[in-house]
Amino acid sequence: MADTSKALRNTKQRKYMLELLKSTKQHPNAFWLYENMLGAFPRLSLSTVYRNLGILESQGLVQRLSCSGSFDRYDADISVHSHFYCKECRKVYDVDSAFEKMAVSNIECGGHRPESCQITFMGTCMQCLS
Amino acid sequence: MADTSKALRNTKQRKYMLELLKSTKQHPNAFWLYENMLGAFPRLSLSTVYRNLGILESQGLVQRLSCSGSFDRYDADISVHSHFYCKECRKVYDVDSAFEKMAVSNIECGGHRPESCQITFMGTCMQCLS
DNA sequence: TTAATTGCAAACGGTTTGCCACGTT
DNA sequence: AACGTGGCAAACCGTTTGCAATTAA
Repeated sequence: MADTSKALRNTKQRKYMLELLKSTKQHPNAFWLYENMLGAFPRLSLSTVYRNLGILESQGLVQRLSCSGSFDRYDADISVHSHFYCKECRKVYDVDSAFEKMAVSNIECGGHRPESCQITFMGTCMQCLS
Repeated sequence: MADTSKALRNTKQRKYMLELLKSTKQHPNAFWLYENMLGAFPRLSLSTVYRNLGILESQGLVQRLSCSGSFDRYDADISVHSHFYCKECRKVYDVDSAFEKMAVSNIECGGHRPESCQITFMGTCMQCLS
């Protein structure tokens, strides 16, 4: 998707986006980013957000989480960790269990060569339980 | 999505779909199912496929796999197992590692209540390696 | 200067929905 | 007969793309 032969420029928009992503513990989607950048960039367009998300992802600065059925979410925390998806409120939480380390270091993958691993728990979150 | 108060009927189309899903080791998307049912149901429409996938999913007979960026895939193997997603050929493979059993039985999930768990490895598959 | 990037608008593609006829129970 | 379901077409919505103007290097 991103052409690595290009000399990337450090755009205000892209810089701002990455900071925004790093500053939140949420796992925003493209539209959330768009809305939260409008203050700083009143003429911002959604396509810019999408294009920059693609660039950041291909640079490995951002992780794309595909949440079943709906829109993708993005996470600037690129450390190895799992996610918990609440089917009630649709929020995504970080989960730090012991499995993902084992899973990622696992090379017993039926002969395939894994590069990364996403562990997603699904259920009801703490907040929705009460 | 599916109304559980309804008395579901056993339609030819739905029965056939489930058999088709069970008969393949692939992880088909809606369109694959559509194409492979056209022989038996020449007037079949895509929306029927989608509606029945929703019903089967809510009955727990089928698992929905969300593959980043593109379309969803479905799996009639509802046993606990992981998936390997090849970024080259975009195929999805079943992987039977030891982790998922541990992961699903894990209740140390930051206070949330997990009901299921999807482990997805991403990388290059055996076939594309050679 | 020049090539990457932006904003805009239109296209795209997978999925959902409204409607009415059909077929299972 | 009653009502869940199918087919059809249009709507939906998140995402991508073409293009001319802008801007970082």
